[in-house]
Amino acid sequence: MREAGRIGVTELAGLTGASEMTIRRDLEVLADQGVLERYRGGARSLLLRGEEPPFALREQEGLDVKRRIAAEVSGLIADGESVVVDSGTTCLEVARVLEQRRLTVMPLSLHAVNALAGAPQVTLLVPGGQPRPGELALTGQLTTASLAALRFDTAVIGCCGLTAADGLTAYDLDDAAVKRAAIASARRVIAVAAAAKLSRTALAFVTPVAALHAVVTDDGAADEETDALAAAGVTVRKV
Amino acid sequence: MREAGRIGVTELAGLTGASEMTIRRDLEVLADQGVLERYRGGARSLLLRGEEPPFALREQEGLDVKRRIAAEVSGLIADGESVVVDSGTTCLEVARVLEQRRLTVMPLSLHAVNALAGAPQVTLLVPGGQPRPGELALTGQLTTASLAALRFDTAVIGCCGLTAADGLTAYDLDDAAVKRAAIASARRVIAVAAAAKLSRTALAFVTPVAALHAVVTDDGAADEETDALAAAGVTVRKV
DNA sequence: GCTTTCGAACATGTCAGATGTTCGTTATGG
DNA sequence: CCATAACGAACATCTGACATGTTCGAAAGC
Repeated sequence: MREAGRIGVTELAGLTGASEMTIRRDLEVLADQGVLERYRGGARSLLLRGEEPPFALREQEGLDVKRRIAAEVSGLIADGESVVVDSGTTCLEVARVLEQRRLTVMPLSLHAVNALAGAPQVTLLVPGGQPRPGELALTGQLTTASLAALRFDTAVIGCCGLTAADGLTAYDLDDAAVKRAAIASARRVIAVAAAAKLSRTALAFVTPVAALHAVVTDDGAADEETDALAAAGVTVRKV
Repeated sequence: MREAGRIGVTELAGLTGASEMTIRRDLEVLADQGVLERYRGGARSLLLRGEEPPFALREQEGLDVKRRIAAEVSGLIADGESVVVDSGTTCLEVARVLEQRRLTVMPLSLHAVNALAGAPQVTLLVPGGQPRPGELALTGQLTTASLAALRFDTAVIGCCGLTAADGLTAYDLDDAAVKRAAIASARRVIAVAAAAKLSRTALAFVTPVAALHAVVTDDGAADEETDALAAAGVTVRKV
């Protein structure tokens, strides 16, 4: 459906090998999530350009790349550090890796909070805030106030776009404010960004590239993008 | 084991009808939770007097009573109100009932946060803080600061002990501080307490009974206890 | 050294969730 | 207005995860 924009139930059943009833049931779930719209005989995508697909979909996508990035980030962090971990699916993988470490961690989404809630070695700090539906990213005055009250060794920040020219950008204005607060409260800032993010710019400006200390991306990143980042004084790691 | 303090594996197998292997496995889980200590041939309880059993056990106990109390509390709250809901198993049931309501809710434990995270009609406010292991009650400066920044219509407060003479008391000092902050931020305070709590006094003093507006308990509560509360000016409901 | 307990490994049972099938109902195009 | 295809409720079936039982070699305690 992502390729064609719309697709029929019978067609989907043929492609997947599942029965039409199962296709209908799955489409109903996705329609409830707001991903697509049903019409008689098929469904059409509701994802506009510039809009994020829902969390449940993004979480599965490129999981191996995210895990590699997360492992690299973990290697940049020393035992005993205090770390603030941003919202988003890549940062969720970072949180999952940090579960095994002896650290003080403040995650900025409830997904990551739950991932770390049982970790015996982690001192978990929960920020206040209003969780955005689906994403469960914590936002608002309570979140920025929680961040302003603390100082971290390292901030791990996700993004929707990252270029040398436009800096680090996000889709959501509230998220952007939280990211800024997290960056302001940390001595060192590590940005994580799958290769696709490096050629994009999203709506909300967060910070210029100069404020970042390191960027971890994957080996699919174009050299021209990473060279431009390096020229701005950022350490770039491709994994 | 609660009666005898210690018990043998063979004895437990005979009492329950389960195999010894199952008994061993279950005892291992409880030992990991810190409830008991294994020795060759049996196990002895590690629950000291005055100490709380772990969350997973308390959650199952008297579930029907807690649900009745929770339903009654929900009836005392009007649509559109802002409510702060305390930690603890009884308050978790309150949160589960409020999931269906149109309200602004700040839960004081991560269990309740998760219960409300998917509720479409609820405006969810997460307080900052450090979750206590198991309980996942949020505590500390961040929690009291989050509460101090807001004013609620109603606070639903749980307790470990509640008597007219000693007031509302809790086992944990940090919890007590959070409860006080919640009470200070609410116009109206509803205490929930299963009958057994009404004859008890725990370590940490929270507030005198006079600061409460209503107490919801169950029909197992002794009249002398509830009469004493009513004499202090509190509305008492037995369900 | 003997008996009892332990726990790893495998076999079995059980339950919830996903999937498939059937069939009466409903929407849409001609 | 009807014929046809799509729909979705109800039921049957499948499947995988988890709890339980069994066996047997190893370890602990007397």
